[in-house]
Amino acid sequence: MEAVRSLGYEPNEVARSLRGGRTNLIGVIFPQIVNPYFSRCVQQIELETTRFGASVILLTHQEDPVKQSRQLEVLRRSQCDGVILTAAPNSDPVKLKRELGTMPVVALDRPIWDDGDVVMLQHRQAAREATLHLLEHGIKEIACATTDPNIYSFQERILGYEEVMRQAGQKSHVIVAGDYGALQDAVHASLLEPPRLGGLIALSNMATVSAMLAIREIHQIQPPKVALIGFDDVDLAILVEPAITVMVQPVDRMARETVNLLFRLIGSGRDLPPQRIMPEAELIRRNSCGCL
Amino acid sequence: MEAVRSLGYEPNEVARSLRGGRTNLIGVIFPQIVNPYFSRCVQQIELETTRFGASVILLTHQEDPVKQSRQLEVLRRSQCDGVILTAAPNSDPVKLKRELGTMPVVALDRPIWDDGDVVMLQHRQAAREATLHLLEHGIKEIACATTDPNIYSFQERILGYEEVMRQAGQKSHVIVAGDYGALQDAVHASLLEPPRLGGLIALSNMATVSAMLAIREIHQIQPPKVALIGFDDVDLAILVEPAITVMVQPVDRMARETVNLLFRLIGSGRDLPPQRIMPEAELIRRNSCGCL
DNA sequence: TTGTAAGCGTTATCAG
DNA sequence: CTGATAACGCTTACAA
Repeated sequence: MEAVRSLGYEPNEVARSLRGGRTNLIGVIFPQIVNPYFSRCVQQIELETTRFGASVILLTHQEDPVKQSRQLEVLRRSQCDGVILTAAPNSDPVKLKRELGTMPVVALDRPIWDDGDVVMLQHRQAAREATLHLLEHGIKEIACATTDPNIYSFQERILGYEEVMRQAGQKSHVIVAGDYGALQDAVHASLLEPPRLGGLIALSNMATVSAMLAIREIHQIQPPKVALIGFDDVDLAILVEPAITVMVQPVDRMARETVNLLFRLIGSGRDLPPQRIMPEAELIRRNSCGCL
Repeated sequence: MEAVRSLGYEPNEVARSLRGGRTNLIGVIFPQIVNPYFSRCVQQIELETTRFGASVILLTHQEDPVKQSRQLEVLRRSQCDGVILTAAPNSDPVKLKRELGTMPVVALDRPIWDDGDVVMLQHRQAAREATLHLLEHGIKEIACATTDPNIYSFQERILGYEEVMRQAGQKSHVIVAGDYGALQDAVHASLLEPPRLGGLIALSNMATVSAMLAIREIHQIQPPKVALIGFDDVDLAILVEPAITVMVQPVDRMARETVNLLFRLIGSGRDLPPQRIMPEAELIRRNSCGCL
């Protein structure tokens, strides 16, 4: 130990990994990280991973399954100990399973295959709750807005919304558009068409911003307010006027649980029964729904 | 090659790294990533790194130099090919140089030592420009607000602000508070004390939010408006009323240049003359400064 | 207790 | 041009 100190020796983790068959690296594949929902996930994953003496290799697939495939190959070849994956839409579960090889995986926010380990919100229930809340405000004509309807979480939320609307004997109206700006325009258009919408549920933080902007534009033409409930709290929710009512996910807790679950799999030879950790969203009542 | 395909052989990167002395891993150490400025940086770094066939190990030190030291140790032992570092405040340059060992490094947003490679905004000039802009609006009593004054970029911005104020024969007033909420309170208090402030420069995106909130509170008591210029554009800047005038950095370009510079160092045995890439900020004129 | 040897999967080198 | 061999730095197992 004295020699270690005096010579400044440091173990070579690469050689250790080759010999020991363990790299202490986990791969984290996300759609992107600029979205505050994802960056918070990544932040918590990084903090929690450190507690296991491991490091994070961060990759983003930009919702592209082809890129995702290449990235899984990188992780396989790097002998990653495990993977946290928020899969791209239209991923083939069978192909994914093959591409993961022997690496244990935990899905986050979106499931990968039916009986896999996953940590995600009760998306459908969250949308149900949001829709119900607007109905309870006496609003009947409610639309929901989302960017990419190929994404599991949004699909589920749409289903939850439609379900409640059906039960209430109301017609559903799903507004879909590829990106940020297009969604704003689409919402704008819907607000001008009959039936005159009284409420809007934005199914993601991106959609919430678009919806906010569209409502604001319209508001200068048609004074009667449109109630809004957003998804995924963002800083701006309390900054805008009116403050936005949102369904929030316990993001930090979910991210940490994901890491813990993954390391349990890594430790225990992966013969554990699959876990599905599905917390509920919380409705944060602010002004935009008409509560305050 | 036929055997490769039929047996499903895949090269083991760990063995390759051990043999070849190159891991195709770069370490990225940031203060955090929840801040949209940093998450955008990380996103671009990830995308650009892929183009060099390498991957990113992401670490965050939370502005703690002790954590940063541990993380550099991790990177050294992992035989990382290079490091991108936004150093924690109060980092000892000599110690840092030692801790980097043989790994080439490029500093981002904050320099590490005097003659090192660095990509960062012309912080001081940006603050000068913001201050000058408010003065040109005829505003004389201008304060600036920041969270952590130990951080290089904020220090520089304060200096730029003070410089212009001095030249204009005005007294400087720097509002400092540890965090988000405390800063909001501090700004709030300053707005109520004499001299009656006419303008405020928030030196970061966090500070911008705090300042916005404080101004809004005050505005209900003291109608005369306070002009605001923020730093680092955020989505919310256009969403709030009034839309916030900001100094924006060419974040994406800076992040990409950082990666390119690093791989030039990695490729060329590190005998290149140190580069300092220092772009200027751009003033985006919106409502909050009184322009529109 | 201390020391030696084998092997992890590559790649570069050197003989055949 | 093909094929065997050594070395990268570590850990583990076994021998002295």
